Amino acid sequence: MNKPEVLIIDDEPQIRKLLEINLHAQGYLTRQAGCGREGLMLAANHVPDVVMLDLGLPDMSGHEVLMQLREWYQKAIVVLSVEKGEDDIVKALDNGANDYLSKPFRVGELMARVRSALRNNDTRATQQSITVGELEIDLAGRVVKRDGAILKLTGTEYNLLALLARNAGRVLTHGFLLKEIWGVGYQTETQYLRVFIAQLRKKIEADANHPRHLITVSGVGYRLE
Amino acid sequence: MNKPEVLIIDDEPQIRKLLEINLHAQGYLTRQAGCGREGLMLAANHVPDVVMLDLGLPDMSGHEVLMQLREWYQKAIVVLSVEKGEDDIVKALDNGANDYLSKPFRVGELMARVRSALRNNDTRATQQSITVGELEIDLAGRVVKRDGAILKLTGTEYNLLALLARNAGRVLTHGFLLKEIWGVGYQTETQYLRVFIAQLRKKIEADANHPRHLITVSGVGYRLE
DNA sequence: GCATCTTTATAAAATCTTTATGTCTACAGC
DNA sequence: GCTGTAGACATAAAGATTTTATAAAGATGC
Repeated sequence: MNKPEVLIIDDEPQIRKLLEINLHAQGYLTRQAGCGREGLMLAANHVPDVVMLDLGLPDMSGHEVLMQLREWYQKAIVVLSVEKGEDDIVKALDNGANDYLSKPFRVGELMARVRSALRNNDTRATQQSITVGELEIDLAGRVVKRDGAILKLTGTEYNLLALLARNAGRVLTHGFLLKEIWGVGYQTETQYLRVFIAQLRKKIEADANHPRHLITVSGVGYRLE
Repeated sequence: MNKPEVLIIDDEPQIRKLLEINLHAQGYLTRQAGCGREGLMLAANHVPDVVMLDLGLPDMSGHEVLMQLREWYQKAIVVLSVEKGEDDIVKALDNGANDYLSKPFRVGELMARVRSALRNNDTRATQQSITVGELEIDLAGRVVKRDGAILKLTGTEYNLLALLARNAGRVLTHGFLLKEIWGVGYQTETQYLRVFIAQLRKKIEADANHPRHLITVSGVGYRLE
């Protein structure tokens, strides 16, 4: 395996330096960002193996950075932050952080947690964009193009399409789709799905009456080809 | 999707009870063990989705339990322990724990860490598939291909084929097939089977009149070769 | 007010169940 | 050998039921 690449997003230069030294000692490569916007840009351009994210950034909320990153980034995110109470931890973890470590932290523990996060990383490569036939879904930019032209999708339509696209070729059950898009407790609202699938087909299929990409698997769910 | 199953290995009954109550509130199922040996046995028999492991066990070292578990267990292990210093944390994480939380812990944070651990389990999607002749059955994706082309199967057809494929080479009796697909109480409805076997043959066999894969064992059941 | 989401209504399609009929094999009796 | 019969199996197709597609009305939120 090549050297793992770590992106550090933290506004304190001395913390970045401390992390850099220790990560280099472990044989990792690092990139650094001092604010959220820069961090998101670097992540999109270089797709690191782990992101170490401080929640207290100058330009935008760390939770916001976390959520935007998780739209498309599937590898590990370790949040590293001055603790602002249990709610802050719970929020970060529920927004998709793989781990949360309070500042000040012990370097040895942090490095062990990074090793653990790397070990658990998904083997399948993180994709920034997915191409399905004439469709191109830019997960980082949250934009869908069909034959190069940008499609106008609502939030829910995009979420549904992106979820299906990330699992292209496999059937996703009604219950799973409903849970992921609308949340637990909506798993029986199959009609929601039907409505949005029909709307999506009108936008992405050449002939909505004979869908070639968004396939119904009756009694089970839907599949994107 | 079914309820996630959590195995709690801890020698303190009040901790087990506390965890049990909170995990049940989240909709999880729990099993409990008071010592390492019992925990390893339960894990092997039931393969939980997450293991919560205390390192201070009466019969054997928690690190020993962790290592033995990791020899075959691939899902999440959350270590929960009275902290004995940084080395203890590093050792647990490097031995394969996905997370380490010091006692006393905050319940909300712990639950968030369990949710995070479960979430990571899902993405590590096991790409399990079975190949039978020119047929390829993708169990995770619920898709069947014949010579690369996706077959259109109804829910029941797929269930029946997948069941036969998981037991390829073995004869499955009428009663067993009926019980597994339609449920107890349908074990005498042999005609259902005949209808669906005929439909499957039309789809998966080159010559449905001379089946080479889906074999009738007269008076007993069917077998997939 | 506009875009979006939720809910309702209804038609269409797909699937499952049941019935009917035909085929094959084994075997007994002539 | 030939024929008849019974039991298990295969297949098509009709009927019943469930599931899906779609439009459109109502509700919600910015």
